[in-house]
Amino acid sequence: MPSAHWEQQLRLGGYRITPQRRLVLEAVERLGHGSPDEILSEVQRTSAGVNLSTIYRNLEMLEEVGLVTHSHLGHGAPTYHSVDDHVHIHLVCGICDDVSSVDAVVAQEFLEQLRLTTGFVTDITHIALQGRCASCSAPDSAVAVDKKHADH
Amino acid sequence: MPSAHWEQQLRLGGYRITPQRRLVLEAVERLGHGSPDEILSEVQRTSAGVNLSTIYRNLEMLEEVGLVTHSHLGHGAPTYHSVDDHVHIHLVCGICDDVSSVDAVVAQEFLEQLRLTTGFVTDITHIALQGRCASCSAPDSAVAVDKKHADH
DNA sequence: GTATATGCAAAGGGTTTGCACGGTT
DNA sequence: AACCGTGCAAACCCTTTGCATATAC
Repeated sequence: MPSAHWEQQLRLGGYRITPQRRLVLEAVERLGHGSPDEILSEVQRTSAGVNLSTIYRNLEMLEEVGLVTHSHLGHGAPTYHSVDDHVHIHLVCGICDDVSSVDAVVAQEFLEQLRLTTGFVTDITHIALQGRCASCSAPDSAVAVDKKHADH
Repeated sequence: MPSAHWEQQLRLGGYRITPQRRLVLEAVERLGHGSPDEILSEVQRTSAGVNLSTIYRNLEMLEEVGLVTHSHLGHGAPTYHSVDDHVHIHLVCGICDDVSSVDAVVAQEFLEQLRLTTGFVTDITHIALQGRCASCSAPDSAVAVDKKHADH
């Protein structure tokens, strides 16, 4: 069930309340993280007729009214999450493709410093760092290779 | 002219020396930052016959042997740069689309802290932060709107 | 009733791949 | 001479768009 006042937020933005919009919002909240495609699948579990383009249009709209955000986790599709989640930054492992989250406060001091020196105001909800997760940076982790395709 | 030992680095990786590879490397170094497409244009200024797929294949290869890196600056195409550039992180303005760079040392302490608490080893060369640049976060900057398309 | 949302299908970027030819070793 | 790299064209994934129909208001 979407956060309490979602309908109001849509109306304030001049948008209508539709079943699809409710479904997209629910899917995002249920998934935690999800690409447009994954969100479609989630939505279709209960409503098979919904179209991918509707997902895209509504994610864009929901982001505009402030109910979801997205960040780019690397090559592929972006990831959407609902705004009432704890604000977090993404850690994307380049070896095993794992994505983990850490509370954004760990970056706060750094970003404040950055703002003072450069004037750049970072959108903390968009941060994704590439690197190697704990298991994959361990001296010789067999896990690393297994989790992904062994080639490459 | 590519960094001194590039030919060696290719050979060590089991790759051959070709004119195209030299051209791609030169283009990346000349451009500083560039998407595959921009790199193609740069290459074609001197060699019109080179194909986009060759650019992709060679960027991937050059990255594998450690001569270039790339980072994702948002929605579109990734950006490549040569590794002997100063290591820097990208600041991408979501309003005016400007991309600026700051020396990566500003993030070092933060990333070290992150490593200690989570075990995640960040690839510092891949960092791109989304946000608002100095001019666009100024109270009411007219610049911001002008630099981009006014719609949206 | 009117304007907005939706579904569908086609088009659009960016990237990858299969294949025959040409170049490097 | 053998194999790798290239150009070309087709295929692919993700996203956007045009249009007629359906729906919220």
